[in-house]
Amino acid sequence: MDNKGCHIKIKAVHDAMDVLNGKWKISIISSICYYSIRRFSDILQDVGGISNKMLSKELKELEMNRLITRTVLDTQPVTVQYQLTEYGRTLQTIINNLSDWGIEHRKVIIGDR
Amino acid sequence: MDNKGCHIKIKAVHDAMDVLNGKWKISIISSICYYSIRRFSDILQDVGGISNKMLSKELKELEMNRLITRTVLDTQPVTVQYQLTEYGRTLQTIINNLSDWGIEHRKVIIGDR
DNA sequence: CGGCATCCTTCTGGATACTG
DNA sequence: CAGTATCCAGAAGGATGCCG
Repeated sequence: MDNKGCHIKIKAVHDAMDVLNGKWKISIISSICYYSIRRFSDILQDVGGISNKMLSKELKELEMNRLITRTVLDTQPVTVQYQLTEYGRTLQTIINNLSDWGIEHRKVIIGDR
Repeated sequence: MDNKGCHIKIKAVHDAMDVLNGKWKISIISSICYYSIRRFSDILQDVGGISNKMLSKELKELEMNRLITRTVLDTQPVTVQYQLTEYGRTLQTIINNLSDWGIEHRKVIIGDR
């Protein structure tokens, strides 16, 4: 690949990571992605270790970037559902790749010991 | 997908992100990935905004995770080259996907304005 | 050139309590 | 249930200088 092509691609990766930054964002997306529709407290469970404050903040950012939608159901008490937008679903390939890689990576780590 | 399958995949994504955490790690990998072989100061340029302290630290972590190798050439002054290991190259698919997504994402952002 | 050491500021994010 | 508010410790990370 020529020099210019490299830089364009590196920049593109950087652009992608701008949206997906943060310790938890990709895990959150994968939770919503795999369940298709997911509630706040469920995501809190799925993504082990995250605090409600952080989850709230990161969900808000994902919503602002139009990767997910937030739906409030008029129940008592309130229920809130999160789903990927059509745009958010364009991330599915990446999520699947990461998941596959994570599974292999775990084998490597265990094999190391 | 059943409940258990979801959790395994979400966990796997989390495992992958454990290695790829940090604001810069994926950009650094993509720089080395696209150039095949790359020097410290070059990566510093490729990844806009990173400080040498951070780059040094993150490279060390990537090396510890056996994703890259560090080679010191006996020149004056010293030259150091970084390359992906065979294992690191298993990330190429993900990098390419992120790059493609980043290019599309940029179009979306620009289209928004 | 490729770092490491130091200082210092900003940001991250946990714990806890509270609200509609 | 799904957050918000506050407090606060610790980590992240920039700037600068030094070194082989």
